[in-house]
Amino acid sequence: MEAASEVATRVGNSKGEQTRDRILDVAKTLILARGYSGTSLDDILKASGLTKGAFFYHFRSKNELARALIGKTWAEDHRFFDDMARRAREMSDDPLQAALIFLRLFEEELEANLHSPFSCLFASYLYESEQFDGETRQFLSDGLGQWVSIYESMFAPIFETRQPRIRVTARELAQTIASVLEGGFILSKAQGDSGPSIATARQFREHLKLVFAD
Amino acid sequence: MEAASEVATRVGNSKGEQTRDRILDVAKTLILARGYSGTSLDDILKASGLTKGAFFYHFRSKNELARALIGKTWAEDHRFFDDMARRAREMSDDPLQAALIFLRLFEEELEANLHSPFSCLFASYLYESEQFDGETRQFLSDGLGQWVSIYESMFAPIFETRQPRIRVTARELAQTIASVLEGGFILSKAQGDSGPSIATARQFREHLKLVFAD
DNA sequence: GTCAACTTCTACCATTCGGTATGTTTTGAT
DNA sequence: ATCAAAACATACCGAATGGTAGAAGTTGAC
Repeated sequence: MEAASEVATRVGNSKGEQTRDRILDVAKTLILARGYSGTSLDDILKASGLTKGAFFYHFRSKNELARALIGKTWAEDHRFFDDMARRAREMSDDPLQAALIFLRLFEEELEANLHSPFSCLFASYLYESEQFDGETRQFLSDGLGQWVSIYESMFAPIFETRQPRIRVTARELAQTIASVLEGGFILSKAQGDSGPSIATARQFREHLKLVFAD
Repeated sequence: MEAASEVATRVGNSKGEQTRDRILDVAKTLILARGYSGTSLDDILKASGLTKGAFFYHFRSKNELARALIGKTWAEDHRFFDDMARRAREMSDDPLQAALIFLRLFEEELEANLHSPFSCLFASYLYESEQFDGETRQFLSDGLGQWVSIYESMFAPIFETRQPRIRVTARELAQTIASVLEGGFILSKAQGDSGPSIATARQFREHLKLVFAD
């Protein structure tokens, strides 16, 4: 509410779009703490100070909210990733160094957001995937798959100039960093502390160094 | 039902205990696919061919079912782990080799259970933790924490005879393997394939080798 | 066979759920 | 100022939810 007015969002910043975003934001917070099925519409509306009329004006059903939310989250995370990857590439032309810098930037973000929920909406959805329609379920598979592919395209160039000390592919490295981050969130959630997320991310960075050490 | 009669369970194999276990088993399967809130009592009873009367005779509430289920799961997983760790230690006196063998045994289990759900009930609960009472929530924190400690005690002896090539503690290694497994489950769930779980587990084993390579 | 404890079923309840119908307010272009 | 579209509120609905009460069936010891 306070910062939203300053930001010149691309398309449509009308009153309606604002409350739609508000619903999505509130829903995300609640869902990450209570799960999708565990979050009722009344919960969302009570937390956002709205009513049923407002909700069903912006969303056809609760399931459509779920779809919109995972889509928005994916887009946001993607922008976040692209920005960091770009910054990393600007700092070094060497693919290995760029990847290491990227990982370091990621750690810094984890360290900065000490109070964040440390959650992944994809993981949240996947652990109750039968709640969603086919379209959303497909998006879950594709979305995480694309994440792995994105990491893969970050690691692949390294193999052109160096050879790993162990038998490993760029895709396997990509799967591992994705797993490490997902798992780190879970450990941090359990412990109520960002420590595990940071420690495991750093651990993977060291792993990457070891794999491609001279 | 078929195998249960052969197994001489420790305490109480009366009719009541059997249906209680049945409820727990059915509930676990459903919860891992639909989430806790997304699984109604009627779902569980329909799938197990029982009725409300039977359920509330064995459990005081749905929340108590959740508590009993996570407790039972923890005990089962713990036995599973202990058995594999013991087998690994029998194969080698060297702590590093024993750990590597353990990890390999784990991979073999993943490869064998190609059709299993690849899920962790702890992770499932944690992504809707607000649904549970304080006692269960505490168990979630402690349970995962203990897992990390168990892995830590497996890695700690390695440090007595070798020194790592990177700056890392036994606890950090423990957190990393826990994260890798948790994250691997999520990737496998998304992809509907055990591949990621296996690949990332193998990756950690290679990591351990690299860290303590001569 | 009897009886008491154990185990399960049936019928019901209050509340909450997602969703609808319709009314009221707000907005912005003219 | 006017008016239509956009945005939101109110009141309600049928179904599903977790849970309760008490009857009915089962079991095994005596």
